[in-house]
Amino acid sequence: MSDTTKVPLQTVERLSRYRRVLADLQDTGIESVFSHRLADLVGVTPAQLRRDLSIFGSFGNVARGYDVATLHRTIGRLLGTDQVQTLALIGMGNLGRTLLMYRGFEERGFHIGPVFDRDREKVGKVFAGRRCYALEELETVLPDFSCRMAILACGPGGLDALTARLANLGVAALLNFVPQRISAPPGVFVEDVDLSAKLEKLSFLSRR
Amino acid sequence: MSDTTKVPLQTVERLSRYRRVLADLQDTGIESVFSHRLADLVGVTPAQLRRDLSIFGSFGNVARGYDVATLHRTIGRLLGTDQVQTLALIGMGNLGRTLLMYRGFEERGFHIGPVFDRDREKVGKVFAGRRCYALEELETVLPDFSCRMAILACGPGGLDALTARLANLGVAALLNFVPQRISAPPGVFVEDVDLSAKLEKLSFLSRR
DNA sequence: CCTCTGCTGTTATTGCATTCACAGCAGGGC
DNA sequence: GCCCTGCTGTGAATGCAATAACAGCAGAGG
Repeated sequence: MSDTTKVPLQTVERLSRYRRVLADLQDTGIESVFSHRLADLVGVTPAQLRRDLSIFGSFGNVARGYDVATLHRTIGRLLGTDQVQTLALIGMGNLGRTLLMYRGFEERGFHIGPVFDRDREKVGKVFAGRRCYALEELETVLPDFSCRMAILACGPGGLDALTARLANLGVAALLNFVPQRISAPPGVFVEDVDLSAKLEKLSFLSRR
Repeated sequence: MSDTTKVPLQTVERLSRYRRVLADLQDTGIESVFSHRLADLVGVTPAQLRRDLSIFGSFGNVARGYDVATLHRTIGRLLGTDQVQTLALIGMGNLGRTLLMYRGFEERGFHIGPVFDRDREKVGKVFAGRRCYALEELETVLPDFSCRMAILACGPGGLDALTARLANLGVAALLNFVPQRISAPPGVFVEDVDLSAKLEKLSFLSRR
């Protein structure tokens, strides 16, 4: 069953893909699906799909396969996206503003609450209906939103101090766009997004 | 040595990180570095760093460690970023325009050449100095730029047909922002960027 | 009621990536 | 010249994830 930290990391990543496909199936009115079909739509092997799910329990039925609605809801609960989560966004540059306008987050249960910037010029301005706070206000503003996660879309200056302050305020997960290694405080999870690195990987692979 | 497909995928991803740290070291005037120090800066174990490099050859010196400039240049050659590569960008929405303005790509040797959009309203407009072409012009415009890679920042409609056309024009690698499985033509490499999935992963991990 | 089908959940096996451990050696100290 | 230090490169061992294989069973068909 869903015992503690015994879940493979890559299984977690695949859960998102399962959930997305299940949502599509649900929209098209399909009520149940076999592992073969679902795995095919997601792009994994049936064995892997069944193995991934079996880590958390037995959801399938020999005769009908998996109930689409139930499995969709179950994975949502596992991921913690069954209720809306509020994120803090640090950095209102091009990237930050684009993320703020991205509708995909809301669709998946992620709501961007308070936004911050270091630049005095941006503080006080309104972006997509949100007033931009100064970084100094972090301690006074953030508790009102009870954010468990934050997006880092700011410059590289003083990153370690910033992450330490966020950790102190109860932020346990960071989506990091800054191309720099973060020394995360214990208990804080970091996911890096490095587009240049992805391009370099593609460059390497496509060159042989 | 740099034999064919015997390179672990995750080693390729780490090469980018090595290169970035080496660039920083070079900027600060450091000429040589030991595996311990370099690994520490990158955030991996010394053994892993040495193992990764040993796949491609012997670059270190027992007494001085690794020559920063040489190793930086060497990794650049391995990744294929020692010369500028031109990318095509499909989709001029919020995301596409942000990517176009992102300076990090140019710094790493990636130049965005032609940009396209399906929307008639965007065609002909100029974004960051580039005139936006219609998707129908792909076959006539793309050959002038000889792009080996493309960025997909468009909507999900007709993706498979689009990738097939790109493959026909010699595009061998795709950076895909569309949250949908791509059935890549043989020989075409795809890297997916799925921010919602990353958030869901963080949600799962931080909820434990 | 019995057999036959084919799907799930799970165990066994394989493969891959990381870590460990050390041979071998270049240079420094004396 | 000779020993000593501590680093690199790499074979061996370990750990983790993907694949293969199968036990068990719910339902269909007769």
